[in-house]
Amino acid sequence: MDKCTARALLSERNKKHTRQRIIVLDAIIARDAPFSASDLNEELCRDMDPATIYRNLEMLCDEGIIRQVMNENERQYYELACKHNPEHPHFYCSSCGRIYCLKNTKKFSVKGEPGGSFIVQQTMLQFRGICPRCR
Amino acid sequence: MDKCTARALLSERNKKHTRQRIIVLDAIIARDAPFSASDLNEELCRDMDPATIYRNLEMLCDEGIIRQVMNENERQYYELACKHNPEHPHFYCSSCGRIYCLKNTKKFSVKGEPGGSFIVQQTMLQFRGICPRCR
DNA sequence: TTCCGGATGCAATTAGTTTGCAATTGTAAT
DNA sequence: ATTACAATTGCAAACTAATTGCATCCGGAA
Repeated sequence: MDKCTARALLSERNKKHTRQRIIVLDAIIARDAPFSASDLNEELCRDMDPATIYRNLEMLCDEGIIRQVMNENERQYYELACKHNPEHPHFYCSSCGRIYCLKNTKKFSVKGEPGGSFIVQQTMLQFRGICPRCR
Repeated sequence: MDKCTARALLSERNKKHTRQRIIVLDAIIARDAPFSASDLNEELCRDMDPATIYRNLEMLCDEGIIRQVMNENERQYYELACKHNPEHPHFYCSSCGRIYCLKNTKKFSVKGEPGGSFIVQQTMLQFRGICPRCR
């Protein structure tokens, strides 16, 4: 149950350990909910240039250290994609904008069920991959 | 199996039948795959101002005439949300960018299965609605 | 035909992101 | 340590898709 560290994640991919990268990754590891580029930008703009944040975010995605989880509010949201955080469904509240990770779906109820916690208005199932024409 | 018409969809919501709206809705009804705002803009920019297209797209979404189906490529994709087009999963090809509607999932196979047509690399299940704190 | 509120076009603006480039920095080889 | 080089960064400029304000226009009810 060892936690992933910024340095370990970078070493595994042979990526340079720059001051900025460690800060970005530490900030991501510390979060417990999906975040957008501008969330991160807001948090870290005193420590580095926006361009550095965006460039590192792209690199982390390309390397599979983070993954894109959903897009709401015209923002792309990301989360850490390490072995301790397998893929799972998400819930976006269209009232407050909070995003919830549904890691244990047994405890979530759906619309209409008595005692249901989340009111589900829209369900989206989608896939990414390679289509027959491109294979 | 009567097809939805632009005029009928607008009348049901007591929305004015302007020349621009009819053009926008006809273009949407004619499409057989999800489209983005810029797809529509590209197609219709000779007929009306971009602002009009974006404003109508927002209205159509608010009225439930179209729905947001996925976001890829930094673009929000929409589709007609009438009674002849119930919600269904989608497939995004990360190679060519095509979006497929999976209306009959029986005929789609998954990764690793012999004869499978689509290679699924990522599966995303997400919900929109109201969370417990906002109820 | 008149009238009114909603819809449109135009032009300007915004905000979030991206790019080019010179300076800096991490890392491996010397 | 020192050197060397490619990767990374900061800065400033540019980009671009989308949005806004406002004056004008138009659909539809009376």
